[in-house]
Amino acid sequence: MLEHLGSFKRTHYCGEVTGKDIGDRVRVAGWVDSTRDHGGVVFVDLRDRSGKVQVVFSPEISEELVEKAKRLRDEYVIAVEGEVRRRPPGTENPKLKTGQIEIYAEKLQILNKSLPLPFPIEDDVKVGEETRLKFRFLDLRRKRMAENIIFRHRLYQVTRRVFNEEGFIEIETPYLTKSTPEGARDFLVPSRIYPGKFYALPQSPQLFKQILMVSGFDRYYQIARCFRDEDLRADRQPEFTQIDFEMSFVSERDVMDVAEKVIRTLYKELLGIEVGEIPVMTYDEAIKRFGTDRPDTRFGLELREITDVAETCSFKVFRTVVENGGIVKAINFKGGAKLSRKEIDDLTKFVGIYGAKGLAWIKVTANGLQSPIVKFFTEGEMNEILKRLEAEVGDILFFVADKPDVVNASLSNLRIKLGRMAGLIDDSKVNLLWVVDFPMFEWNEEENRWEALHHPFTSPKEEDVEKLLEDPASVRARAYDMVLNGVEIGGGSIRIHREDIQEKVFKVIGLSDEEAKERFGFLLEALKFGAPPHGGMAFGLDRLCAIMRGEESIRDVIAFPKTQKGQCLLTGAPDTVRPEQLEELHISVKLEEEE
RNA sequence: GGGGACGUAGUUCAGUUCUGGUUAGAACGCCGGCCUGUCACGCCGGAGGUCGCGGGUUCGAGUCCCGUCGUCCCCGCCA
Repeated sequence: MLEHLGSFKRTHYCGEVTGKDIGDRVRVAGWVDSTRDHGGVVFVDLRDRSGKVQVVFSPEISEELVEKAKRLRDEYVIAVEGEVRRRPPGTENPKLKTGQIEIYAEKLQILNKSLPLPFPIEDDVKVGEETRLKFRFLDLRRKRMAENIIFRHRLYQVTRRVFNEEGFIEIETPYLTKSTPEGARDFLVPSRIYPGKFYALPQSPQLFKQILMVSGFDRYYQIARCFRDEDLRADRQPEFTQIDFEMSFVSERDVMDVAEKVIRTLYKELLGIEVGEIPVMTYDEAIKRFGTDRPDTRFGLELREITDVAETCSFKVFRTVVENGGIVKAINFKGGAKLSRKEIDDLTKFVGIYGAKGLAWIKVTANGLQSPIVKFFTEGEMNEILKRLEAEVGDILFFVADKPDVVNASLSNLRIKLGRMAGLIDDSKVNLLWVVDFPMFEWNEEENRWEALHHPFTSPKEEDVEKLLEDPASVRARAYDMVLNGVEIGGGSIRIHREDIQEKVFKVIGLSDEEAKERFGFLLEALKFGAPPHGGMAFGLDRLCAIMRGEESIRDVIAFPKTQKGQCLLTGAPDTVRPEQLEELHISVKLEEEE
């Protein structure tokens, strides 16, 4: 029943047969998108990556051919030769790009069959993700998904062109490399040749690109795969792609200018959107106003601090928090006074996710303030709070008192939730923002030591170098993040190019000379041989692509993504291997005892 | 490691709690038949179920209880 392709040569993609081809003989090939058998005449929508075209099998051409067409089923693979005709008046289909014409089939080759589909190949996804991932090859036939993948391809090409125009050199760096401390958990690859030793897959090309600067390439870029063995999220996969670049003899602004050019060109060429001036905000301001280092600036509802008022008030919960070094911040949800008790309870539960032990509130109504806590404040204190939050009748004020991290995490997320509830977030907006002047270090409670906020190769601000050892908390980094609609899409820094400063930073984060040498010796060595001042950045390509395509999850812009538990449902990875393979790798597997 | 939602036909779902009870339904898809202008074609007929899995309670479990597995969202984690 199946036929060979033989001498068939395609003349057109399905979606590209147009009115200009009327009267011409064309040959198309693809998948049967749907069939409509009218007994006499049979219509087949034929689909390939370019779109669909209607093929007509008419008894006027050949009864035999019509009989053959009746055997077609969805997703059969066929090749068709026929004449392009204008559709009879009244039968045009405005929904199809090719809806003005149709192909009168004269030859039909059935190249392959298809089993009935586990789910329909339709734009509207009404299928569970598990099924989609298992049959990813079918999922990728869906228009939306195919367009995502093709969009991603164009994103690569525009990116490469911009970097090429700017004099960057594309260089590949190793995937099999050395495990380094700090940062995420590594994926390890056992060495066959060196028993007991392991390669690590790179978390990013960071060290190599710095070394390339020492080598004098001056401007490097790469669209690189990165690997981190951490738990997954909608925007996090164990392997993901970075647009990675690095430059010598530059300041922050030089790197940021290149980054802006990439983003501007991508938005303009792929979406026809002109990106305006990109504002710059300090880390401190972002935390103060939004409670996060990646604020969504498409809407207001900014946070206000009232720690000073809370300190003097008679509300014990607030005062105790402040006395123990905590803070109190608040948010004014404009027009929220109509929230029900249950809605407020739900919001209280919501901030609980981020560690908040409660959510105090004050409703501002025409009949005065309505709140369980208002009695603990003097009139003066209350007036100050109302003034600071610009409260008006109809508003509701929410307060969280806790450690700064908890307050900021709770209220920044509450802000997003309220913004969504009230429809304040305009999804058509493209709000880009630079966040700069990050702290160099943050205190790790568990390990009781300082940690690099960015990474340990980030240069401290020149004026802060003196304070490195005595006051790490106050040292600011020459780092910058690019934020798009509340999502961190990229970040980078000016690096340390001097060995003496690098050693100090290692000292602050408690990395001994021996360990630093053992783990990063190759970089430290390179820094001794004329390392130029340099800096760079990396964009998260998957996130950027997802946002530009309006997708909620980066899985939808990755051809073969993994599930939240890190499985590939298509291939079944990860899986066991043959004992001989383990033997060769000098590995014995020790499974934990079942309880 | 933790919290939450979901899991019933190929697919999407109803039924599931309050209130356990005869043969588990619908739509789409699939199979067969009819149909010469459809494009969500139409009409007639048909097949299709380990109710995720395991255990328990009960005369009786899709429904109640315990455990477990899977998918998704989130916290932790992710420089």
